Amino acid sequence: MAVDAVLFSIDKKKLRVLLIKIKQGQYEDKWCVPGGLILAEETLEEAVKRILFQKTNVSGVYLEQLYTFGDLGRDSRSRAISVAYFALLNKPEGYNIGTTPYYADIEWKNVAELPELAFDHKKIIETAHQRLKAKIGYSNIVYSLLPTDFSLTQMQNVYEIILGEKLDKRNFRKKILGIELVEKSNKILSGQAYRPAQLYHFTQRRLTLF
Amino acid sequence: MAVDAVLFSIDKKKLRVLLIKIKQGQYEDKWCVPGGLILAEETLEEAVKRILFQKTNVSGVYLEQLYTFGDLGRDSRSRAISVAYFALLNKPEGYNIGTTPYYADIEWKNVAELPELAFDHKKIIETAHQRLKAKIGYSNIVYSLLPTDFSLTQMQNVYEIILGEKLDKRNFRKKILGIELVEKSNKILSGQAYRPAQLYHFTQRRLTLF
DNA sequence: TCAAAAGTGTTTAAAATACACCCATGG
DNA sequence: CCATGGGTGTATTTTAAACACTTTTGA
Repeated sequence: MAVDAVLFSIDKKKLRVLLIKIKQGQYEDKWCVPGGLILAEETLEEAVKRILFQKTNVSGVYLEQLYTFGDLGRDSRSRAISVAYFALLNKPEGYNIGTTPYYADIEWKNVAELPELAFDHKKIIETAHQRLKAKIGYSNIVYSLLPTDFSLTQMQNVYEIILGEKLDKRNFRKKILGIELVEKSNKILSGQAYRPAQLYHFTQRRLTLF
Repeated sequence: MAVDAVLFSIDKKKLRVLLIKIKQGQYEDKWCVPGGLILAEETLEEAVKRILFQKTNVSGVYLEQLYTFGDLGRDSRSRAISVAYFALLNKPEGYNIGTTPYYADIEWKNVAELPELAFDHKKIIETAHQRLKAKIGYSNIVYSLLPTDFSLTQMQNVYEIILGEKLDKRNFRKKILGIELVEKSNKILSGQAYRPAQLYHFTQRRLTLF
């Protein structure tokens, strides 16, 4: 009985997922999402948090249960039932995860160009991406992919990257401001070679549906 | 590692859930949804189907994974992680489930007036009801709660019972017929003391989103 | 002065909502 | 002929979609 965590972030204009390269055994050199066995005295969510922290040194992410995968043969070594979670992180530009000796490698991979994955992890990542796509349409979930203060253009970029399509700037702003999901910060993003942007922040920094 | 099945049906104008009364032990005389342990060589869905059939003699229902419950102490006898499914059945009027010697009782209970439930099964049933409420809004899932041929009034009743509110007849029909979810059968429901209804059937009798 | 992103409104189409009366049948 | 549920249309409001130019800044 295991948990797996699909940790997404956005970097260099792409949706990224944190993957680990398996060091040895039958799945050697294949990639997978971080996962591990559930201990007797921890909840599912505690297990995911512990494993994410132990394996990737990441904590404080948005977490949501995704789906439980229990097909026979998903891990050819033994019967494995896994509760998959998806997680979101506002990864600072250029922030990298330290490698651990237990894995051959650990990297943020572009979700649109996944390497060869072990187990059914391709399916798990796709399911997570689908859920994310759907959920940005009726919740403020993107707060967890943005810094506290952000411009509406940055926010629109997050939407466009997740959805994989361009959105109309005026309609996007009308919608977002109409929902009263965000409010103006008193900060302004300057220092670029063009007009400074008004910054906003979420009125709620926890999952809220609309 | 277990599965639980929240089996809904509609009878006597109420949303019903199939519950089992526990015969002995700490939870004696409390009610719960049918559930049981997953065998080593079966998938989650196979486990649910087997358990539903063994415990309630029901088969051929709509099945969908709901959520995995794994909190500590949800079963005070031991650590229990359970993958909950929700299931839908078109229960013929007056159709009853035979009792089994393993349980004190088995009954279709009104979801709005649940008896005292063991474990976290109240929460599981509420989660399932929520999912059902949401899903009738963007899928043809109600096909599994209706006979092959049905009148639009019958269908509207199913919606109203699940949502717990009255809907406007003209708007309901406009919407349903506009989606092209159903088509006219060549049957007509007569034999009642009023105008016979045109019957319809679903164009797809499998889950379809819109 | 130019390059680059910020910012802003109106028109049109589509979808959702509100609302009330006549119809067909069996008893 | 009456009680019962079956069946139908229009007007209004709300929401979504399409669409282009001016502004501000740093270099």
